[in-house]
This record gives sequence, C-alpha cells and structure tokens, in this order.
Amino acid sequence: MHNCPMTEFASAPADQAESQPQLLLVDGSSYLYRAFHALPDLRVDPNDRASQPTGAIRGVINMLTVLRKQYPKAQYAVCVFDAPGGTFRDDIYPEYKAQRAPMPDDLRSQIAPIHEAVDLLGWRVLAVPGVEADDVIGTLARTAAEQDIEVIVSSGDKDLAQLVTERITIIDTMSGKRRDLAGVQTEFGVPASLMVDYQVLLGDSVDNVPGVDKVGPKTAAKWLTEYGSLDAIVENASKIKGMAGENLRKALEWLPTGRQLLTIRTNCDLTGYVDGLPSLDAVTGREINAEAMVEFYKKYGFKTLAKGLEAGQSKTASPAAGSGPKSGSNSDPSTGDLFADPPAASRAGELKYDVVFDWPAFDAWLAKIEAAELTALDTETTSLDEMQARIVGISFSVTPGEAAYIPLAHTGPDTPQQLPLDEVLQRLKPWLENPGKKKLGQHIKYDRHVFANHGIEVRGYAHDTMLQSYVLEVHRPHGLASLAERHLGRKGIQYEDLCGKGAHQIPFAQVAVDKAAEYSAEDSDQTLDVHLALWPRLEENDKLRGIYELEMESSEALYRIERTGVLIDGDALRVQSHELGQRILALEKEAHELAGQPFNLGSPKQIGEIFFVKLGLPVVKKTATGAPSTDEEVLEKLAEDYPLPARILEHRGLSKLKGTYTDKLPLMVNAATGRVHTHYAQAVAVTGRLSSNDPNLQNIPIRNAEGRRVREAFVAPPGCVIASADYSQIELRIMAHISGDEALLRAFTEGLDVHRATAAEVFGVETEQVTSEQRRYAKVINFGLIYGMSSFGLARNLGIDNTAARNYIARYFERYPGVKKYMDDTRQSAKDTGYVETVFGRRLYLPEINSPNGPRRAGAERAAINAPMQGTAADLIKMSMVQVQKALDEQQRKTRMIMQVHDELVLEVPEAEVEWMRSEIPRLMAGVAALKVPLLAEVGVGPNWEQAH
DNA sequence: CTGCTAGCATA
DNA sequence: GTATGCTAGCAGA
Repeated sequence: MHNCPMTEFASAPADQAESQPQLLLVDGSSYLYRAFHALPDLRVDPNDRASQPTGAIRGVINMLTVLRKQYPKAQYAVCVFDAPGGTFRDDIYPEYKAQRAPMPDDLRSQIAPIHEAVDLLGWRVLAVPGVEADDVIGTLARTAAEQDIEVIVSSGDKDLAQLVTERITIIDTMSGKRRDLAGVQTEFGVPASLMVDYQVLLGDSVDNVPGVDKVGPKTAAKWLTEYGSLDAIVENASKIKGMAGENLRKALEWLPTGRQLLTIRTNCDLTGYVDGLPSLDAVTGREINAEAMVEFYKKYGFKTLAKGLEAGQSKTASPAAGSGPKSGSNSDPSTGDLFADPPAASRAGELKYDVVFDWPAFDAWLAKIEAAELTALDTETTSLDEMQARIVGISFSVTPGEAAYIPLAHTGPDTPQQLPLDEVLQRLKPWLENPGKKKLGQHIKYDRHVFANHGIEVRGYAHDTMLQSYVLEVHRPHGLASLAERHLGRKGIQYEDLCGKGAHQIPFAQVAVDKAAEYSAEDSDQTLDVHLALWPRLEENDKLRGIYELEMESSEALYRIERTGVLIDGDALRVQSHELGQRILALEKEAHELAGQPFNLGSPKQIGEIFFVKLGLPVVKKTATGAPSTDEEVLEKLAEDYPLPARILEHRGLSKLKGTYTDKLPLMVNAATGRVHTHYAQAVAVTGRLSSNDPNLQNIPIRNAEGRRVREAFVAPPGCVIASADYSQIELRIMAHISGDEALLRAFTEGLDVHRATAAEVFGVETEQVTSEQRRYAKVINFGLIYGMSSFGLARNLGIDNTAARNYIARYFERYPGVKKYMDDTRQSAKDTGYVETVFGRRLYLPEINSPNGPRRAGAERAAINAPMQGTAADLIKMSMVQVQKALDEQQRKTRMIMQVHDELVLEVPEAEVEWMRSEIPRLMAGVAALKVPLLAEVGVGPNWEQAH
C-alpha cells in the first residue's frame, strides 16, 4: 500500500468537496418513530418487560453514528425534535394531525434519554415550541445555504423534499435514499421548486390535511408539468376536464389553507434557541463527551458501545483531538473536525480501498490481518455452486472504512498483472488455518467450501453476519446488500451492475479489476460494519446470543455434511426412470383413448378442458385463480365415478417421481467426488429449521412403496452401512414441555403410545380398548394441534362434519386443559410482542399477527401456535448435530453425518463403528436438553436409506 | 428468457 | 391447519 500501484476509491458521497463547510441537520422526530418501530423491543433488562425501553435510543444513536461516518468533515451538526404542545398550524386548522395517535408510552419514556445521548454525541439538540421540527430544519437549512454552506438534511420524511436546492440535499439514512435536485425530479416527476404545489394538490393523509380528491402523484405531476405552477392550475381550473377537474374546482377555496399548512417555514424566529444566527456558531458540532457517554451507555445497557468507546478513548489520545474529552464545551471550530474522537466502532474517514497487485502490498496487508483482532473476509469466485467455485479474488477489512482486494484470477481484457493465485493462497494459508486469528464473514459456510476447493480448511471463524441477522430478525432478508441498507443506511454496488443478470450474466472473473475491487472491498467493509451494528445487540441478550452460538456451531457441522455428500446409486435410479417412463407412456395412451383425443397429461389446464368442458365432469373445487382444480383430492373424488381421473392420478404420481427424483438425482452427482452434495440453507426458514436445495434431500419420498424405491438408491460405500437416527414424536413432546399439561406429560413420562393415549382420553375408553380407527383419529387431532388447527380443517381431514370435529376438539381440550391454556397464552403473547419464542429463546416474528386482514391474522395465529414447537425441534436437532460432530471428531471416528431431515440425522457408518453408533448417537441426541419429558431418539441401520428405517 | 401458477414431495 | 423446494406448463416479454 505504500510504494505500489494501487487505486483508491472514495466511497459514500463522492461529491463531498474538501473545503466546503457542511451543516448536518437531522430530523430527530422522524427517526424517533422509525427507530421505535423498526427495532425489536429492547430493554435495559431484556428479561424485564417493565424496565426502561431502549430501542429508539439505540436506533437514534446508530443513525447519528452512521451519518457522522458518512460526513466526517461536517462542521455544524444539529438534531431537531418536535417540542411538546401545539403549533401555529393548529391555530390555522384545528383538525391538523387530528388523526394522529398519541405517542406510545414506551416511546415517550425514551425522549429524554435520546436528547441526552444526542447532546453527549456532540450534536446540538433543538426543540422549539410553537413550530414543528420541519420548520426549524427549514429555517436553519436556508440560513446556512445562504451562507454558501452545504446542507445535508437527514430525514425519513418525504415532505422535506420541498427544501431541496442546489445546496440542500435530503438523505434518508435508514434507506440510503438521496434527494437532491435531480433525485426529486426523478422520484416525484416535478422539480424541487414545485414540491410545495405538488404536496398541496395531494394533501397529506398522515397529518390529516386534505388535497384535491382523486388527485394522486400522477395527476399532480401532470398538471404541474402542463401549467407550471399551482397558481397557474388554479387560474385554468375551469378548463380542466373530468372528475379530477371538478374536484379541483371544489377545492379552490381550501388550497390556500392547504398551502399554509404544508409549506415548511424557513423564517422562524429562533432567538433564544440558536443564538448567534446567522453565524451558525451556536450549532458547531462538538467532540463526543466520551466519559459521560460511557456512563450513559452503561446506564441503558449498551455494554458493547460502552466498551468500544472506552477502548477507543485509551487508544486514540490523538493530539489533534485536543486534550481528550471535555464535557459540554465547544471545541475550536477552526479545526473543522466535528468528530475528532469517534468510538472505536466506527472510525471516521473516507472509505479507502486498496487493490493489491504486488508482493510489498500483499505483505503489508498480511501484516495487518496477522495483527488484527478481527478480520472481515470475502471471496469472489467463478461459481455460485460451492463445490465447484474457484477463487477469483479475496478481500479483507480490519478497520471500518478500509479494505483491500487481491485480484487473483481475473481473465477479462486489459487485466493488469495479478499476483499468482497458488502462491498467494500458500502464503495466506497459515493465517487462514490458524484458529487464533479471528475471522468474520457473510455466509461463511460458502467461503469455507471455496477455500476447501483450494485445499485450505479455514479455522477461527468467529462471526457470520448472515446468521446474526437470522437470529435477530428471522423474518427479514439476510443478504449483505439488505443488511447494509437496513443497518448502515448504505447502498453498495449491486452484483447485477457488475455481471448483469440472467442469460447475459458474465462470470465474475471477467469483471474489470478496478470495478471488482471496489465491489469486493465494499463487501468486506460492509460485513465488518454490519457486524459492529448487530453483534452488540446479540451480545447484550443472553438467550439470543446462545442461539447465535448454536447457529455458528451448526454452520460448521453443516459445512462438513455438505462437503461429505451422499453416495447415490445412479444406475439404479436410471433403471427406475426407464421403468417409470414405460408406465407413463402406457398411461398416456390409455388416457388419450378415454378422452377421445390426445392431450398433455402434465397440464392441469388441458385436463380441465377435457374434464369440465368436453366430458362435462362436475367441478369439485376451484384454484386460487378461479380455474377448476384438478388436484389430487379432486381427482380421487372424480375417480369414484369415472375411469379417466384415476389414470391422471397415477400419471401424476409417476411423473413427479421420475421428473423430480429418478431423472434428476443421477445428474446431481459431483464428478470429482462421485457423490451428491446438497446445500443446507441456514437462514431461510422462519421457524429456525434448515432447508435443503440443489437437490432437496429433505423431501425424498417415503409414504408409498413406489417412492420408497428412490431411497434404496441412497447407499453406503463398501464396508459401511447407512444409519438413520430420528427423534420420536419430537413436536408433541415439546408441546408437553411448553404447556406443562399433566396428562400429556404423563403419557410421555410413562412411555405410552401417545396417539393411543390421546384416543383413550378423547373417546373415554381404556387404553387397551382403543380401536385402530380411534387411534387414527387421535393421530390426526394431535397433528392438527401442532399446526394450530381449526375445527374446519380437522373436519376436512377426517372427512367428518364440522360439528363432530368441534366436539372432538372440545373433548381434547377438556382432557388436556394445559394445552388449551398454552394455545391461548401463545396467541396472546404473540399479539402483545409481535413474536413467539422457542424453549431456548429463539425469537420467531409474526409480522401479521395484528393485521387488520382477518385471514392473514388467522394465518399468523396458527403460525404462532406452530412456531415454538417447530422451532424448538429445530433448535434440538441443531444441538444434536453439533454434539454428534463433536463426538465424531474427538474420538476420531470414521462415521460421518450425511443428511439432516428436520427430526432425523442420517449417517454413513463403517461396520466397525456400528455398535458404538447404535448406542452413542441416540444417547447424545436424547441428552442435548433436559425437558419435562424425556427425549427419545431411535436408530435404524441398513445397506441403504430405505432399509435403515 | 423470466416470472407466475398449480401441484406435490417431505417433516 | 405449520414449514419448506422443485417441476412442468404457460403467458408475456
């Protein structure tokens, strides 16, 4: 990085002029609300819901920190809040903001601490009675702009767009949106100078200010473009046709009032609040009052922020920052350095990206990562298929705002001389494989594979931002771009911008090195910053941190499973495919004859035409789009009276089998390993489960003999057997544990057949007297409970009427009152908090639990019932995987895990280890947690997966 | 070539 | 009635 060719990229606002003074204006009021609603319910004491809430405090601090980092040179900094009490607008129009709900208590109690924090962070806090925050912002912005100062207003509120001028830009720190002159024109279709006119036409439903009825963004923009201003529109009101024109004429009297209400004032008298205007000295940013800030962080339970600041204090006794933190006093404005001593968490500065082309530069970075406490690491590769991917380049970041990219295998035109891939990897290998050198990544399981493809087993991965996000906010997206936007307010380079998408996509290796460097370095940098934003939130919550640690350990176990792969007998499957093909052909012929014409049996649409138009069969039910359904249930019903549906039914079954399994699986065999390597998605399922794809090995058929033959092709290599270890009745056991229902607990503690026991209770007979029919009913009821069933669903499933189903459920709840209580309590707490928890504290959010849309809300309620059980089961099997992997490693066993299917672990076991495995694996699985009921794991062994059951 | 739907495989 | 992923067909680029 010193005497070597390199490129520097200034990220963030690249147009930031060096010498131009800047004023940062934050719309504190808009961010209060957004932080309050966006962040989970944080508390000083996470376990005490009555303790001081801190989510909004945290959010505002984060936002200011991000902003400060983006504009490190800003000289003036003000954060404006609404003052309590009415404003001049209420006098003009009593209905102003009449529909606004009062501020929630949990937010109100955070206002004073927020003001305190903002002040300690070195910002001037302003709240002026009688006018709104917007008016204060407008006044300050105009004053500053008149003095040739560049003004950056940060707000989540669109209304401020009317303030935009050449000197005034509105940014939305949370979404990264940037509204300057061009941005406003693009977004609204009118120039910034006409934004007031535009808003008056539209009105503002949030503030209860009417506009012109039926005039939306499109019409408003059209009129303004046509006539040039609202005044001109009013003058020509009589000429405007249609409904909108009529409404406009009706609104003519109102419009001047609307304009008064919606115009942001830029001439407020701020005397007494900002002395010294228009010199602006009064709002000069100060240094952080570090000492007091640490106290503040501690008081509100932000342990990591406190630690970071304390560390930063001792480390950076920089002379430029003066003699350390001073409380309250303004620093010398002539330094122009608003944030001389930022917390360690986000060192200010332009984002600096190095491209490493030669050995001296490489050595410098190697020394950096060797010395670093934590290094963010990212690879760019030739393929998304993790078993195939080869490295194209590697990036690192150890300090926020600084990153390096090492291009290694770019092949595009004009690619400069790159360092040799193999040699670089050899030199990085000791660091990569050193467990003491802590690393961090986004989706580290992928990078582990990539390095393994080059013979490197990475050790010392301490964090994965994807998993942090998954644990904190399971229902939100977890891609790095989403995380950066959501938590940093940063919008990076899109992958598609580099490589294009779809068929036109080019390999990453052909991307120009400078572009690739910018992209990759930014990824590492963002990964580090996202970590700094998310890890503190995990660290201060014991339960979530525990779940995160489980995810990190699972990630490594999953990597091992994926890497190992599964041996598939491709020839056996090809034989099955051929047989299925013959039978499918025969069925097609029969079906065509029965229909009297050829048609595609795989097309529900064509089947519909034949059935319901040509043959006049009765429509049993319709699909979501209103077309007559031809699904299995319908076909079964029609098959009672007609011959054709049965053929279709059989055809469906066979072609599903052939098309999805017997044809496809042999094609998925990896040429290098001779095995199939699925991918387990660890951050997809909202309940904490894994999902499996490419291929999906979690939906291999088992329910009928036809399908089970596919499982025979999952085989063990010579000298080994396949073992399947699965949890027995795991979700019902969890229901027993969570609900604490005595009857259910007893059934499991006594080792009874739980469906039989349920039948005995519901039908009021002795356990020995239960018929197989009764047991079948009980089983359906038990499953229904796990799914949050309704009587309607149960009736449909059992083929009984609704009243009978309701009776069964009533009988069940009579016999198992604890279960009833659990269901009710879970629904209620989901409504109160917006989430439910697993036994181990994994949070499962239900965004629609309070939806005004009935069916959606009902769906969320069912999910609320199911999620703790499904999620706890997921937690348990993840614990099992970690424990099993640990045991295999410690004892240097040859046994390998090869699959996970939600409540089942599949292993490949050398014959010599079968006895050990038979006793030890179930013991480990049963022992991962002590619930109120025993856990039971059962193991089967066979030459293939089918016979291991 | 892409995105949607209908249908269906698993726990 | 919970949670997923994959396929074929089909419509609109």
